Amino acid sequence: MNESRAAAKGPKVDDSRPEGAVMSLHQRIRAEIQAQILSGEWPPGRRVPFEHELTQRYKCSRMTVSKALTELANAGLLARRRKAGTFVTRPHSQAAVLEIRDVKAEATALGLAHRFEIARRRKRKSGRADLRRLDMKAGEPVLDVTCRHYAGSQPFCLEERTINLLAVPEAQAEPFAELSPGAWLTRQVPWTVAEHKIRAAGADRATAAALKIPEGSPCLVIERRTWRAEKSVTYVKLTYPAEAHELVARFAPSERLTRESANVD
Amino acid sequence: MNESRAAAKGPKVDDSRPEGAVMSLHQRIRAEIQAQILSGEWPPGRRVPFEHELTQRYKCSRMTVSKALTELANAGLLARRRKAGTFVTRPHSQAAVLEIRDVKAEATALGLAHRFEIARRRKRKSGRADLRRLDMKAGEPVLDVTCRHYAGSQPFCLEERTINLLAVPEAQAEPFAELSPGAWLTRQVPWTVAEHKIRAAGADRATAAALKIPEGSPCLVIERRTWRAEKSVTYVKLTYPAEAHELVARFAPSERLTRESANVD
DNA sequence: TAGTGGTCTAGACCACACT
DNA sequence: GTGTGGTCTAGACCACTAG
Repeated sequence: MNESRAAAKGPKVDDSRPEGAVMSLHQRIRAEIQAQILSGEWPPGRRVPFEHELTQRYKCSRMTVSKALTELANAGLLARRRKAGTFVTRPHSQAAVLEIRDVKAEATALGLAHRFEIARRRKRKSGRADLRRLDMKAGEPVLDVTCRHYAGSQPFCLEERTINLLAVPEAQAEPFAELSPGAWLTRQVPWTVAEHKIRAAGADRATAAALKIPEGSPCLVIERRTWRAEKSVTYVKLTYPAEAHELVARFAPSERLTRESANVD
Repeated sequence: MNESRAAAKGPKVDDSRPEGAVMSLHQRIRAEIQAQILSGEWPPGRRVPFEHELTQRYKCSRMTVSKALTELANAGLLARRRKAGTFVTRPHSQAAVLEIRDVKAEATALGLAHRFEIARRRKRKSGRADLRRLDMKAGEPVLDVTCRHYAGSQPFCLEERTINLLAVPEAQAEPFAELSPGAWLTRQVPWTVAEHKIRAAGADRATAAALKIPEGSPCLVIERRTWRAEKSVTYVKLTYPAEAHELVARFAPSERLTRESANVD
């Protein structure tokens, strides 16, 4: 059933990749097994062939099939148990990859010009509320920055941010003239770990005034806490009027897709 | 460099590894390089040591360091270029892993009893609107199901679903008595690919009535389109009153996190 | 052209879990 | 015990590309 290497596209790999090119053998093995699982021909719980069987089928070494199976196991489609074998897993929940972009990138993606203005900026000592949002002790220096983003002529997003000045002391002197606080921080402190909370909420009075919308009108609220190397960096609340914004997330059982573009119509 | 992390509440980089315990060599290499990047000691653009240098440093074969570097490249932290070397990437956007759970799991996670009722159920032929939501031709059979979920005594979520009966003909006879449509479909059609859109919206009249909330009050709306092997399976719109629900997404530069739990606290 | 990463081999030893 | 996956080696050839 399997002529060796380069030939045979295999069962329609729905890779959504321009996969006309040659595929390495471990990629092909992975794609074929993945296709069996996604199409339902190999249901959850089914044992997939042993490594030594796959080495015979594909006429390759064990390292090669092992690489393919390990990748699928890391992606969550397979579970591997010594002595028992390798099995198709039973999906428990949908894990989707959510691309959270810069506010400026979001606005320009809509074809609208982006600008922002710093509405408020204040250095202070951390208090009660910061203990939850940032992992700080009381009395440590933080910087509050409120920034209003426009897409075209309309307010697009309200960014309310607190920066841990112990983690990012350079922020104290930064005017945020060229770059918005979010973009500046991304440049200043790349590769952070973050937690996002996404919810809907009615605009309170201050938010409604800032975004020029009626009080109580629905908004999408994203709260983000960011750490770098165990140290909390910043907390931010982004508030978008309901019409202004939409998040798109995709699920596919492959880490490869993690970094793909996520554009939708 | 690789010391165990202190217990803290943030998500942090959860490698889900007993760190003091034995770690395989490629895992250790990966963890150490990742730590250099996350701590900022190796900034974006910096070249990491060549494979042959790492083999000397760790006194191992090239395959072992290659495995570690390849994993980090798949995770998006490194970019590898032949002849040039391997470099720390510049993060462009925050990619977060969003765990989309069953409505029942969400309700019980809040400590509330879950029940649901089928409010409406109708078989019909696909029309205009379905062409966007499901990849169907006009006139093909679909099943509309509206389901109201309760958490405790309060309406928790309104599930408005359209099922492609060509993809899932069994749905036609299914009463959805034991399992809600979403849970039933997950069991019936595991391992699908999905796209989610998340937004805030004011409740329209019908939604407001179904959820027993005032018209226009803010709601979190999740729209999901699901495919299996190129074939569209179902479209669903989930509407949650703003107070009822919150999504949590986490980012960390490791595919390992894809399957971690994401608790709503 | 030379040096990098990408892939692959044909072994090997080990830990573990099933019987 | 015994067979599975987990890891690692010490080579090898190739493709690509920066200089």
